[in-house]
This record gives sequence, structure tokens and C-alpha cells, in this order.
Amino acid sequence: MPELAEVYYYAHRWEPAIGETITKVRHHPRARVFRRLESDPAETLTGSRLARILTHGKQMCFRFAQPDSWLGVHLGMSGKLTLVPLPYAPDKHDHLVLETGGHALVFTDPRMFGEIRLHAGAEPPAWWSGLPPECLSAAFDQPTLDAFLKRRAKAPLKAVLLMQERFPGIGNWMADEILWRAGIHPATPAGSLTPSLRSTLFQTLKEVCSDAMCVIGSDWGTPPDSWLFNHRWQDGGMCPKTGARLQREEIGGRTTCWSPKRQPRR
DNA sequence: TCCTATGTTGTATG
DNA sequence: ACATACAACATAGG
Repeated sequence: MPELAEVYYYAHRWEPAIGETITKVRHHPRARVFRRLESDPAETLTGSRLARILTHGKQMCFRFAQPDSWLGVHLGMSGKLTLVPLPYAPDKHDHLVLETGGHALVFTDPRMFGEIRLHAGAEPPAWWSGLPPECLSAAFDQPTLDAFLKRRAKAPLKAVLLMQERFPGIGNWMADEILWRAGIHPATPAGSLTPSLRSTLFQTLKEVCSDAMCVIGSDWGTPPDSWLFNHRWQDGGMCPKTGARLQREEIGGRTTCWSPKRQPRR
């Protein structure tokens, strides 16, 4: 489900538990979400204190102290985090439940495309320290974008924007929103953009990321109808800019929505 | 019953 | 080695 801003939103559902100590850990070790686990959650986290909440694109990291450890969470397609009062009876798809004195911190994910990772020790694990620059950081600049578009020259832009190695946090709806605002057809080969369109794409990408963080980031706000967001989900939607019917088709392996008038195929 | 779903990874192919 | 395309993963809901 979640992209950049939704990930931030869900990560901070656990905020009230900062400073609290984990008294009990419940999990189903055989669930797919634990496929790359490198240490046992109960042994590693019990008695340890939640110190910090961090997010990076679609990745989350919860820092625990005394002893030090790193809990990674990826929500996949259907994952969520919630914080509920105790006592709490775990639901069918609650794969990890951390209990403190007052709260249950719950990771739930019916489809199990999400993932839980865990690393014990003071040094950050590679799965956290090796992430690419965030889209909203200064290190993500125009030359960075240009170089990547050149390397992925023949792939459709829609597929390229979904690559987390360069665009951490961008998902299906954000990619469509970016291309729609930029007026670029999603099937356009990444290497074929003029310098002027590359500049437009860069600015639009930053804008969509920052708008998403403002609207969804801390509370859950629904994006306004002036975005493509509210019109792209099902057949029959209308473009809020042109008033014409939106088109939907699979591009880059994902359902893609665009406005033919604004985003002409070249 | 059939289709879809805000994601990533492994594998095949060029 | 690199880039691209696609099946596979598992479940719920329309």
C-alpha cells in the first residue's frame, strides 16, 4: 500500500511508545515477512527501549537502546502499523506485536509482501546504511536524475520512476502523479527527454514528494481533487486539468493512468 | 468465478 | 556485466 508519505505516517503511529521498554514480543516466525530475519525478535528486543523512529523512502527503522538494535519494517503492498492499548488480542494477520507497559505496537500485513528485519549491535546494518539519497534531499539533484535516465534510456519512464535504487519512496500513484503534472507520457523512453523536459521532471518529482509529505505525512490528509490522485483509481475518471477522460493501461508492469491530452505519446 | 490491488525479487533473455 | 521484462509471492474484496 504505502509510498513515501504514507510510510512516514505509519512509522510515527508508534511515536507515543518512544522511551518505553519492550516487555513482551509476540510473532509467528514462519510467516513470510520474516524471510530475511538475522536475529530472534524476542531475544533481541525484550527489555530494550524504543529510542528513535526513522524513515527513508519506503523503509522504516526503529532504533532500540540498551541493548542497541535496529528493527527494519517494510509495509509491502498491504502492511500497516498501529498502536493500541493493552490488553490486545492479536488479529489474524498481526505478524509482530511488541508490548510495552502501556501499548501494543502492531505490524499487520495480510498479503505478506512486507518485511521485518532485525539487527543487533551498535553499528547500523547494510540494509539501513546503504540506502540511496532521498528524493527530497539536496544530494538528489538534476545531474543525479539525468545520469539515471541515461542509464535506463530504453525503459519507459513509468518503470524507471518505480526503481527504488534511485527514487526511494516513489510508488505507483506518485509516479503517475509526477508524469501527469509534468505533462509527459508514461511510456516515453527515459533516455529520450530533452533537457527542458528533464528539468520539468526533476522539479515536478520534488514537488509531488513535498506535497505528499505536507498532505499525508503527519496526520492522514486526503489529497485535493486538483491532484490526479483522486481520479486515477478506476475506469471512467476525468482529468482535473483538461476535463477529458483519463486513460488506463498496464505500463512497466503496473496499472498506469494518464491524461492523453496533457501527456501526448510522442 | 474472475479480476484487481499504493511492491519487491528472482530468473530468463538480449 | 548490464539492462529489460515478467512471473512469482499471498490474501481480500469487488
